Formats: sequence, structure tokens, C-alpha cells
Amino acid sequence: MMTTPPMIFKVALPVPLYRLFDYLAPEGVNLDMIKPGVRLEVPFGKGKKTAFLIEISTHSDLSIDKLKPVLRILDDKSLLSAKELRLLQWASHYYHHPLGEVISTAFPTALRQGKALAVKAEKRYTLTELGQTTDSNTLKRSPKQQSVFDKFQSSAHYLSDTDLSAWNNNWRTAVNELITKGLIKAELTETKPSNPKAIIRNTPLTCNPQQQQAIDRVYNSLGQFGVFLLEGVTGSGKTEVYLQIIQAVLERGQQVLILVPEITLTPQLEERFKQRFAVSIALSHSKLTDKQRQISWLQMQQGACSIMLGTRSALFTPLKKPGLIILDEEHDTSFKQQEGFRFSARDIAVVRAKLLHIPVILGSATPSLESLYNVEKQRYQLLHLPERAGSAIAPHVYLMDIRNKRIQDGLSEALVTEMHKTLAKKEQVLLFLNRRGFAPTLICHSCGWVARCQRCDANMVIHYDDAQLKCHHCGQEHTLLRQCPACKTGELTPLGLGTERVEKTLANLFKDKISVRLDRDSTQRKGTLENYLNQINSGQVDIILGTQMLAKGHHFPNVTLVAILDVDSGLFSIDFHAAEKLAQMIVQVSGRAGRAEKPGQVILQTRQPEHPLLVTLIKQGYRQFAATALQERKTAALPPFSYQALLRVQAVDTDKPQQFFEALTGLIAKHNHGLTQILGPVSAPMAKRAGLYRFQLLFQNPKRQELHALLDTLIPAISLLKQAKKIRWSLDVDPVDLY
DNA sequence: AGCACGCCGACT
DNA sequence: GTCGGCGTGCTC
Repeated sequence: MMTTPPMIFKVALPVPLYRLFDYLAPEGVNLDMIKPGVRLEVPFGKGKKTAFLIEISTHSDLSIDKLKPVLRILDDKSLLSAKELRLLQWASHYYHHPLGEVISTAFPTALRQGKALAVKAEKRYTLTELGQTTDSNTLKRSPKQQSVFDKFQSSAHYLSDTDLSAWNNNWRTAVNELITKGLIKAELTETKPSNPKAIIRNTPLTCNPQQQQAIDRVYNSLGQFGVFLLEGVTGSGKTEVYLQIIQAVLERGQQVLILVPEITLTPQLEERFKQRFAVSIALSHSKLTDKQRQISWLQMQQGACSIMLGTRSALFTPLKKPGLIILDEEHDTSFKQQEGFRFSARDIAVVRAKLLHIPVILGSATPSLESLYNVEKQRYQLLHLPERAGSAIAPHVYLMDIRNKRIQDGLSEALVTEMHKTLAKKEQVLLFLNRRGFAPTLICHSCGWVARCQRCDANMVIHYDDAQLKCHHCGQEHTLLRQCPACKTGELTPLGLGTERVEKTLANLFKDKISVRLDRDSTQRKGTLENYLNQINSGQVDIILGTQMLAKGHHFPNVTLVAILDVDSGLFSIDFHAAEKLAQMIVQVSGRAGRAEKPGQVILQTRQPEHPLLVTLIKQGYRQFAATALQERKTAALPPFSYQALLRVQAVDTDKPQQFFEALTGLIAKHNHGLTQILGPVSAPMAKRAGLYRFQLLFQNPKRQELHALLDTLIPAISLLKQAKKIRWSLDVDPVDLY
């Protein structure tokens, strides 16, 4: 009698190892029913781990008696489709990151840990008919209930546990009281409208011809692959284009995945989706609990929900009936993961759409140079929305030469004058400064000592608000010094400009005006940002001052003057991406002005008024800037005219990296054949960070295949080097940040 | 990445 | 004499 050979499960494990592991198939299971992608519980080392089945085979390179059996099969069906698994395998290969870790990032945390599926959706609440007609002032004796009730009356249709928790920590008692009073009611989450035609809650807006054309072009491409770059300035009605295409996809019974850079900064977008569509919307972002993310994930996986709105990692959410992927603000670098599995959600979205034969829309007012180049190469189709929808007028942008001008804490006299004029018209001013804290340097006036971070190559930033010196790179904090530790006598002086400092100056210069500061420090507590935004939009605020977070998507209809206090600091960077990022930032910040019927103006304070980047951008617009910048990239053979991968190395000292690079040089000589340009190794621009010395080596090749052919052989070889075990190294394919 | 094994310093 | 420092090696 023939004995059947033992079946081998080849599995991927979430460990940083570039190989699969073999296990004996569990006994008494029908192997025909078990497909790649199912989660398994396996013994690994001393403990157990959740593994992902990749292949069932009869062969193993190890002898059978060395293999351990699979402990348990966790899923009866794979939660990932064959295509989803193929996408993850592609990504693992392209980014040279271990497959198990890549698959792991596709799963919500609870499922990664081998937990059973839980799909029970959270509760949500709506106003009752009585609640809709009740004046909230009848609740004024219980202010907590009134504020919760106001929230319901001002919101679209329903609020879920998540919504309420995001808004306020302490809502449950008030909600229960309101239920008792019959003003609101809990309802079961209806994931599908009872009538399948009832997708729409509110009528679509009327579109202008360009919007209509954009909608039609994507509509005609539904059911097949296509990449559309939707280029629309702020206020051009991009969202309405999204909404109408989404409607068409939903009517086909398919699902839509919408990715945004930071969901917490764009509550308005979610609100517009909820107002338009009667179907529920699954959310996925880091502010949700693991449970909430898992529910969203499973709802999409099972097809119980048709729309997902999420951030970068939501890209991998499995879709039962995929119809469309939208990636909004595609130029935003937060779509690139900056540690571990360093993937670009934008680039993988395109690959995923191709695999699924569906269209993908990349939207932006300031498209990345890569995407514009892909349009030029006819790989992407351009959908252009050139006009501001409605009556909004584009803001007037100009450079304010501040050379030899009197300037107080970053505010030139001319700017202050303009601010007064704007405020006198009862309009709002927005000031942008991309540096938080009071001042970036603390220096001794008598001996020149500077407060440095012990663990980084960086200065400590002064934060007077909490009397601390903080390192913005490693998070180290120190109580603010009163006396110079070097000479013990000198007086310590703050040098340079941060938002805290400007805030104090504003309080002096505009005594009767209210200003708010929006940065990471001032908006840390939950709901603070939303509170500030409400105050701003209800007109209680005159001057808005803030960092990066102002550049992202907020509507400030009454702002008619925007000033960027310090453009110059963005002009001189060693990273070739800097010009592109600065131009995008300027245009995005400018987009905050003059959104309503009031024309806006944008002032850029600069000591480089003749700088070609600024002149081109202001005089000829973003597209001309992009054309010029692309030409420069071409001349220098930089991406997108070549492909890069950056090998980063960190260690507690400098000689172990040196030994590593010596060994690496030998490996490269063996594998490279001179096709790929090797730049370095050099110290990273910040040579030391969080106590680790940092080095990097750049690979560059005009042909992507040649670069990847080298990496394909080199990376496994590196992982076997004994010198590699003494340092921390990682590979960043298509780096967007060369630091 | 974990986790254990393993060989050299300051403590009951 | 032991507890524990983190260097090194392995995980099917």
C-alpha cells in the first residue's frame, strides 16, 4: 500500500525574515477546502504565532522530522481574495519587505493576533421626530444634555459611538437621558438601505461642464482599469465629482475605497459623504479603536458596507465587490509609510486597481511631479477642473520683499498694516508658520552656548507654554533653563521664530482681536481642534495662526488674507523634493483664502523675491512651476526620470556601520555590474538621531527593472551578512524623504 | 522581532 | 558565591 507523503504548509510569519516557514499540515482536514491566505496558529520558537498560508506542497527543504505541525486553522475561508494576496506578494517583492509583515499590515490588529471574527456593528443614534422639532433651549437647565442635543441637531442624520467619542469623552449619560426623554433613539446599523435604489439621501449638485466631463470619463471607464489624475484647485468642486462617480459605482452594486491623508483633519469630507449617501460609511484610521477598525474591515470584506473612508493602511482592506479607488490629495507625502514596510499607498493603489480591473482617481490641486509625468507619458488620464465652482474668485498671491524692512517676530510692518485693513472689514486673517514652539534655538548671550539635544544632531526648541526645552526629533524634554550651564553668568536668549512667539506678538499688536493658534501642541486634547474650528467658522476668531495642519483641507470662508511668514526656510534644502513640497504647500495654504464671494489675497514674506521657484509659481502658476521643476529633474536624471532606493543604517556607534559598508561594497561589486549608480555611503543629513548614528547609501538607475534586479539579489545577501546583524538597516524604495 | 543561551562585573 | 549586563544565534 502506498503511504501518502505528508502535506507541507508553507507559511508567512510576521517576522523580519526573508523566507517562508514549513509546517506539517494538521491532520483530519480536507486540504482542498484550505486556500492560501487563511490564518493559522503555529508554534514558533518558544511561543505561538499567527501565520498566513501561502502554499500547500509535498516538498520541504528540511527533513520532515524537523517540522512542527500547524496547531489550528483560524479561518474556514481566506479573508483575502487571491488577487488581494497577489497584491501583497507583489508589494513584498517590490518594497523588499518580508511577506509575513506585509500581509500582517493588511489585517486589523485584532485579526493579526489570531482573534476570532467579530462583526457586530456599533450602536448609532438619531433624533426622533419629537427631537427634530424640539427647541434645544428647553434643555438649558441641563447644559450637558443641551450640548449633546445641539450636536445631534447640527449633524447629518445619525451619530455613532465613534462619532460621539471623537467629539466628546463624556456623552453616554447625556445620550441616555435624551433617549429617556424621547428626543433621540438608538437604531440598528443598517448597512444596506432597505430599498437598493435608495442610495442617495440628498440630490447631487449641478455640475459645470468640466466637472461633468470628468464624471463621464470615469463613468465610461467603470469596470476596467484606468488611472485618472483629477486636478482641481481648491473650491473647484472635486468632492462633487467624487460623490457623483461614487453614486454610479454604488448603483452598480460595487464598493468604493476612498483614501485621504489624515481623516481627523477632514471631518467635513466625512460629513458630506454622510449627507449624500443613505448607506453607512466604514471608517479606518488610527484614532479608532482596534475593534472599530476590525468591524469596518470585515464589513468591507463581506460586502456589508459599500464605502470606506480611510488613511494609508486602509488601502489593503479587502473588498467583496471592488468598483473604484479614490486617493485624495495624492501629492501628500503621508501616503508614504515612513517606517517598517515603507510603501506608497498611492503607487500600490494604482497596482491594485490594475489587478482588479477598476479605475482609480488621484485627486489634487497640486499634483505630484510623478503623476504629472505619468500624464505626459499617457499612463494617466488628466481630468482638469480649472475653475472655482460657483462665484468664488481665485486669491491674489504676491511676494512681499522684507529685505531691510522692519520686522517684529516675523511680522513685517507692511503685513501688519494689511492685517489691520482686513480685520477692519470684519474679515479673518490666517498666518502660516511651519514651526511650533516659541523659538527653535536657545543661545547664551554672553558665551554663545546653545541648547543641544543630547541624543540628536539638533537644537532643543523652546516651549514657554509648559516651560520646557523639547527635541522635535526624539521627543526628549528638559525643564527650561534659567542660567547658562556653560558660563553660569550669561543671559539665555531665544533665537528664531515659532508659533508660540508669534502668538504672543499678536496679543500685543492686536490687543482687541482674538487669535487662535493651531498646532500639534495647542490641539493635543481630543476635540480641541474641532472646538477651535467651530469658533473660527462662527466668527469668534479674528486671526488664525498655525502650522502644517492649516494647509490641509479646512474651509475658512471668512479668511481673506493669508500670509506665509517664512517661505525662505523652504528654499534651501539638500533634498531634491523640497522645491516641489514648498510649491505645493504655498498653493495649498493659498487655497484657504477667498473661498466665498470675497476675493482673497496671499502674502509671501521673503528675502528672496527674485527666486526663480517663487517667481515662476506666483507669475505662472503651479503647472508652469511643475513643468520647470520636471525639466530640472530630467537634466539631473532625478526621479521620475530615474528610480531610487535608499539603504538606511543606524547603530549606537560609527564603526559597526563602517564595517557593514565595507562588507556591502564587496557584495555590490559582485552583483551590480556597474548598471546601477551607487551614491555613498554618507552620513544622513541628521547624522545622529535618538542616540543612533545614521548613514545612508543611495541606489539610482534610469531603468526600474535594472534597479530592482540588483535589489532582488542584493537584499537577501545583505540579510545574511554577519556585519548586518550588528546594525539596524532598512531599505526605502522610492524614498520621498531623504533624511 | 522575540527569546534564550552564554560568559564577565558588583551585590546579598 | 549569585543576579544580570546585552552580544550572538535561531526560529519550520
